[in-house]
Amino acid sequence: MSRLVSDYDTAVVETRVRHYLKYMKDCSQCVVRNRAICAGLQPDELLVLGRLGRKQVVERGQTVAWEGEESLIVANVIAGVLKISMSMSDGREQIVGVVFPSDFIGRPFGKASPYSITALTPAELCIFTRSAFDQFAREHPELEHKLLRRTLDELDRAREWMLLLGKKSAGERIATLLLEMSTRLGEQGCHADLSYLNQFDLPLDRQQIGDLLGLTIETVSRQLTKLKSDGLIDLPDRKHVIINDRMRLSELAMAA
Amino acid sequence: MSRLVSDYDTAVVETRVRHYLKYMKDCSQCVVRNRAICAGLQPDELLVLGRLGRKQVVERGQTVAWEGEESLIVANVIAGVLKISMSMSDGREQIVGVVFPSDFIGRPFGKASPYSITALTPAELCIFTRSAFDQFAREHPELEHKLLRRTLDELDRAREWMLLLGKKSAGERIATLLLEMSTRLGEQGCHADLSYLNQFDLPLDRQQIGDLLGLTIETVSRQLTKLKSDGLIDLPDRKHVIINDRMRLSELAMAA
DNA sequence: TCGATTGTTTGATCGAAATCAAAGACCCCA
DNA sequence: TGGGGTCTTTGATTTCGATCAAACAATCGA
Repeated sequence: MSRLVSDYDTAVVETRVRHYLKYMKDCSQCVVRNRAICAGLQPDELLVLGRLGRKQVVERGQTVAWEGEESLIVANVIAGVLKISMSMSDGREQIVGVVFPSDFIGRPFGKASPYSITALTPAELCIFTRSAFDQFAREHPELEHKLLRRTLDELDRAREWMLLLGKKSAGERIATLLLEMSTRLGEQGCHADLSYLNQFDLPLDRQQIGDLLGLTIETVSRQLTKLKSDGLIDLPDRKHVIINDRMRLSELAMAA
Repeated sequence: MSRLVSDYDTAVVETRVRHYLKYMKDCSQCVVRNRAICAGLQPDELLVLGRLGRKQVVERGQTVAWEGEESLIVANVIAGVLKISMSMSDGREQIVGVVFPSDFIGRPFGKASPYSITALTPAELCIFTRSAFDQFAREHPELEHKLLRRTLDELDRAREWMLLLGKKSAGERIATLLLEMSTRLGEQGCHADLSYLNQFDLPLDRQQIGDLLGLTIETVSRQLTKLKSDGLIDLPDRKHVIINDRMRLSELAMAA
């Protein structure tokens, strides 16, 4: 459907409306419009991409991709936080990534998904079938370039986390996590609003923090309690974190 | 220099020859020609890329990129094995990747290199300045597509390793490493030659194995000795590994 | 508002891998 | 061919985080 079609052609308008309902709402209204990989596409390209995707709300705990299954969909995260996880046959699970609004999820280009993707909070996605997205991406180098940059960043983050998992102590891991969450969540708000930086809600429960840091739930709890009693942070309730001494927390995290 | 320039223009030919000596040898002769990201480029594109790069031999232990420094070069690995590593201010080091011939190294697109790259064996690289490569890549979507696929694969591998570092026991880690090395090194030889699969030389010493697996040198040694005395492998000398029972080794590695 | 369920904290004990220590094997080359 | 250096193995001991266990706090539906 092209923008050149006259707006007063009733049949066409009705078809378009049905499309908008069934498929995507107007991409130009999208809250992650300027940060997601679709940023920078031409209006006509955006319209084509918009018709390939559809918005979907997923509830907390819902899984949108299964480890080992064929990778059928990819998506942009519009709202909410999701985890990327891998597990072993005996049930041990490792969280290998946490994704936020404007991030891209899924495994494009043909392979089975090597991981599961599950919503940690209620979330809203802009979903594409993998085959349709793959094709659109190959035809739009600018989009592939954005995806490449994102993937390179994600790889850097994964490697930073390998350093944490391979070499850091429990205390260092917790400190690193709190700082990482603070900045990742802080990138979400507008630039003027820095309140998230020192105060935020963890989208993960203690078990999930353990699965992300390679620790048990008890060790996570003990280390958080220690940071609290040392005055570096406050924990008004289960999820809420207040960073009192970012300086000392950074020293604890100790990455070079 | 264009292919349209006549070959009998002596001055031009001489210039070109000097280029070939100073810069790259003929890409069409390259041993990783069909596996590296330059595969699939048109002959004229390859000529341009070839003029941007130059071959360089690096000796064992030589570092070609420094963590935290501006990322000045990228390269294709022609021969040899290199490690990608990150470290903390107190000297703790984690190896976050191992690269083999035909792999791409370096951090394209503007950021500082978040890691160091060091040769584990004598190696041969096909080096580009980052700025020249970045520009060439942006002008050649097919190259960026290849790089994207590689980066996605590398991300999958990094996440697989996060599972190892976060959840696996020392024995499982060693078993996983041996199988991984066997397959990665096996991909190097021609497809008919599967001898590498069950018999190969580790390009890492015990300390480096420890830095890759998040273990100490002593634990690595003890676990290797155990696998040997259990008959799953043989260790004729420090570097050489023979896998006797791939089946049981896979069961030990335990990934789902 | 209660009671059940789920998630978290705290305490006691255990164990796998780290650390400390020293002997042994291999390698280079003088 | 032997001696000094490096790397690896083996042994003794310690430690950090895991495991086991139980109390406690928060959440939610009836």
